[in-house]
Amino acid sequence: MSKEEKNLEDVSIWIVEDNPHFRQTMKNLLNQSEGFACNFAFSSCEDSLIEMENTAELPAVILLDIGLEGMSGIEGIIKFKEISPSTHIIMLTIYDDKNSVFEALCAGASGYLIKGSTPESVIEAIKEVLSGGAPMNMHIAKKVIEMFKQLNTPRSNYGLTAREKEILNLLVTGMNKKQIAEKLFVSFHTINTHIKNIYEKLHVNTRGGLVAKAFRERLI
Amino acid sequence: MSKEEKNLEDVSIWIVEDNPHFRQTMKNLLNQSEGFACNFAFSSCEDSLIEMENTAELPAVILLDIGLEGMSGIEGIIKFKEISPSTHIIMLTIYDDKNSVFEALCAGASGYLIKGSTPESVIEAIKEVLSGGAPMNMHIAKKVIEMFKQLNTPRSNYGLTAREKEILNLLVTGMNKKQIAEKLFVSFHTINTHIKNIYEKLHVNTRGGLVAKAFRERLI
DNA sequence: AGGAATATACCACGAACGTGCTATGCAAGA
DNA sequence: TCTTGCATAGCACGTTCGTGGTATATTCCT
Repeated sequence: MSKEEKNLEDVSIWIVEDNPHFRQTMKNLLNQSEGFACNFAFSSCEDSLIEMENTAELPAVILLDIGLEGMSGIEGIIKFKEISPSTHIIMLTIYDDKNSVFEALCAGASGYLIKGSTPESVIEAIKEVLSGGAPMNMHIAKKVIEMFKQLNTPRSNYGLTAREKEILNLLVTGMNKKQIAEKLFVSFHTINTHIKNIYEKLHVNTRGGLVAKAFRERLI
Repeated sequence: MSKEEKNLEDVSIWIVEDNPHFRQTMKNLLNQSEGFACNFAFSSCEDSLIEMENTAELPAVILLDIGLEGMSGIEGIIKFKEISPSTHIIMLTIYDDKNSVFEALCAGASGYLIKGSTPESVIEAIKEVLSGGAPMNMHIAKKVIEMFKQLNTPRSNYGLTAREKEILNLLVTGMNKKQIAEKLFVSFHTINTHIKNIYEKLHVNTRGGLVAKAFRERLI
């Protein structure tokens, strides 16, 4: 098969990228690679979503710029996934931005490529997602892990005692003071006092504020 | 420098692994690699923690089996990090276990190696963590990403309307009904009705239960 | 034109909450 | 020995909550 003779078995790849030069370069690269076909290259999420809603040929992979005008890449991921959940999305970015990585992955991106990657590594990344992997360089992997840790470790405990933590954990189950008192075999007044002290230590004065703070700062 | 002449500038690496054969193989591999020194190889976390508490020469890297008898690798990570926060920990496992990966990374592991990796890839992984990266093969990276998604996408929103979501978001800041009414320029009674409806949709009947559910199921 | 969904608004009342106090017993540490 | 911290317990009182109703206006869909 010559490089110019694309067929239906080729893996369909779309590009969404606002830089015309980079977009064209990518498109050429893909179309010159055996087994891949890029028939659509858009400059915005909006355009590509319109096409997506009106075509029967959904792409297997979308290379998606993260820093687009209008609808951002992050928002785009969610929309694309709504229409075609099985499409793999690989984010493209010039910035090595922690928060963007995090949000993109949470939103459903399969992986991540820094712009300026070699043509070979772009092709390799696409093959990776198609085989169930996730293209990430080791430094991005490191950041992902850091975010994991951040997600699970701040636990500043505000000097709560063991008993107070225990009661806090019962509060977040939705129990009221009387129920907690019965569960712990102590007086209602005791629980009242403990909760009073917890409120003071966490500087809150409503049940909602307390529970929210407990979750946000991972006290539970 | 010959392979047998280790010096103080070598990167100190410990091994914690209960399989004697694998432990010795690893130790030999490291000591034969230029720039690395493995002076300690333990069969349990307990043993290595005792050594760690009594030595001035903390390891730069620990290769830690995840499936140990006694204290598990996951628990071990936490203990090691308490004593020596700057030590990098690379988990070793025969199983490609999603939950273990998750827990290990949350606990502070820098990376992950499947047992049976080639000697070269072990050395490379160590170099990666030392240079600030995170060794993960692409399939594990994929799983990490899946967990990210899982963390952020349950979104069964219980049929909450936009207005109800807005009020829910104010509730989790700790505001009470009156304050929310003032903030949204509507009557107290209106907010009362909305909250009543939210309670019904989420099947809760206390403020604490509501806020907890909102956090747990990421409605906010 | 009719119906469903949504946002708005009001009332009433018992239950629960938040907060100000005081006070005792016990264990650990200075 | 004396202090400090913690868990326990109680009381009072005004505030807020949760829940049972009813009702109107608007918007959207068929």
